[in-house]
Amino acid sequence: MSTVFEVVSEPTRRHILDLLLQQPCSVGELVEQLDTSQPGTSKHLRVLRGAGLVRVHRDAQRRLYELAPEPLAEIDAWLGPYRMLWARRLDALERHLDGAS
Amino acid sequence: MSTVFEVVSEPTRRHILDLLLQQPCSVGELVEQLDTSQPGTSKHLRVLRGAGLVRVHRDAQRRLYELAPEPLAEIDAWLGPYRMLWARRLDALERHLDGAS
DNA sequence: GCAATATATTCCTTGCCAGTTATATAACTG
DNA sequence: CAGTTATATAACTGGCAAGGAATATATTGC
Repeated sequence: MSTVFEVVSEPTRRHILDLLLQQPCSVGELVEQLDTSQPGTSKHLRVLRGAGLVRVHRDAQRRLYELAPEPLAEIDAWLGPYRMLWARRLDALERHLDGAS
Repeated sequence: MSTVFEVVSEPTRRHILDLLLQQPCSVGELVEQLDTSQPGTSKHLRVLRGAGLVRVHRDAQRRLYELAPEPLAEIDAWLGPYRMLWARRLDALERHLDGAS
């Protein structure tokens, strides 16, 4: 679970990130939308924090989690070479134009 | 292990895909470069095939595996909204130009 | 059909991860 | 300070996935 790939392979964790995409949230707000228990949510948040994907700060008793998307760049970088390939396949036209570029 | 996210979260499987990025390979050729056993490699290939990430065809006793990158588009699509965010953070200049775009 | 090569599959074991329950910690309210 | 709310942590459990060893399947060439 040390790599960002493993961290985001978990559906609930992706869901958490998707929610934080809208706005920072407290743990309670996340639990409401996630149908996971509060401890379960806290543990996922811990993993996300360990990967640098979220950042926390206190707000009274609550803790507000906000998105820190930078580590996702590693996935994006890995995808790079493949992205060209599937684009080439999906766009049949490009094959015809291949010599003209 | 049903989602493409889970499938590519495994480092050896990503390595296999990276190798197939260069050219189609037989199982034996992959085993040489992977420091994994032959059965282990075959099992990873099975998972990759299940996810539609590789395609096989026979060549005598060998089986040639080739890349089928299309399912990776799902990951790319999920990354979409985040990509904008980290680009915005990494490029401080854009903040200044934000009003001018 | 037989030996050899290449690959897949099965069985077994081990370790890890997610979920649950219960409890601890911390901060605010009165 | 006592009670309440919010979150984290610990201990336990179940399941699943990866790895290894042995074996099965399939194809080739003789």
